[in-house]
Amino acid sequence: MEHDFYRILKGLKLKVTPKRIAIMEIMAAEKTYMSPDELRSKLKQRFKNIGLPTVYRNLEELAKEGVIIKIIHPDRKLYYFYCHRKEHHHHFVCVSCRRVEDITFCGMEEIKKEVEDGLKGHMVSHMLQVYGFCKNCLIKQVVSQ
Amino acid sequence: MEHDFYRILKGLKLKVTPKRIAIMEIMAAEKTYMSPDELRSKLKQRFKNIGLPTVYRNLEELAKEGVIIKIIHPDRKLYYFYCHRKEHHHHFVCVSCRRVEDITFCGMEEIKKEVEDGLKGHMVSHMLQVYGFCKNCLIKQVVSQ
DNA sequence: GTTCCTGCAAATAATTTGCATACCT
DNA sequence: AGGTATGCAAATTATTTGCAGGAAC
Repeated sequence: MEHDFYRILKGLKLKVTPKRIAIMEIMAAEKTYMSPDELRSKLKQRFKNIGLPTVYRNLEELAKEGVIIKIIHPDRKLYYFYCHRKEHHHHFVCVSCRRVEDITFCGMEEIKKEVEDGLKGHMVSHMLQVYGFCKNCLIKQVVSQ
Repeated sequence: MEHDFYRILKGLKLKVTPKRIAIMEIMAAEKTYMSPDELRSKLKQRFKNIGLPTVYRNLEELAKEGVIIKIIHPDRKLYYFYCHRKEHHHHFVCVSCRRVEDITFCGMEEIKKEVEDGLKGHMVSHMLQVYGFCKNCLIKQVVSQ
């Protein structure tokens, strides 16, 4: 497992430091997206002095390389999520616990057609995020009533 | 036209001030989304002293009432856009000139099915934005080559 | 040895807030 | 009159940057 992260970093020509490995470990184990500050809290359990800039810089680096993704959140703060699935897909985000799950369907062919045939433009990319309550939070809601 | 804005503000129980009318006029005439600061620049042509907080407060108020929409942009700054179409739809945003055009197709029924049947969750909302080059910017690209 | 990484302190910049005054109704 | 809107100055806060020392290669 750790060996994987080692190889990923090598492949990206990034130096293999204990903090980078830890960041990838924590991110990969997490099912919810995280803010840099939350990640730092978790890292502090292993490294007493870890600076917030280090966390920001590493997350950004990993996101640039496509190892993790940057979440666009309505509160306009930075959040990141380690994405195991490599094929094109989208995310369902639980508005209660922030758990992220994959959505495989993507109706973008139709939309691309609308843009290129209808608007005579050229579609380059798209961003889709779906919000709601995950299975667990639905159960909790029912139980607490 | 100005009468429309007057009635909209009345309907929202907001006071009708010259600046509010001007903000709505400028927003409605604009085909591209705008930052509070850009809007202020335009407003300065009519009002020599107009504070940025006023612009922020008014845009937020109008967005809360659904008169304009807040754009979620990857740069995490605030942008707003006056939306003429009231039915559910999405936006195609030109990455070159920021012109916004409507997209009517929305494959969300399928995604809702995937969330509710597959993930056993409950879908509440979704956010879709499509990026690319609009017709005009495509032409400019060809011409300038 | 050289280059990249990290921590600290300080800078940045968009957005928000407090408050006194001015304006709508 | 009474409440809301506005301008100004100041506060807030997430994020970024500079730089000196430390770690990886």
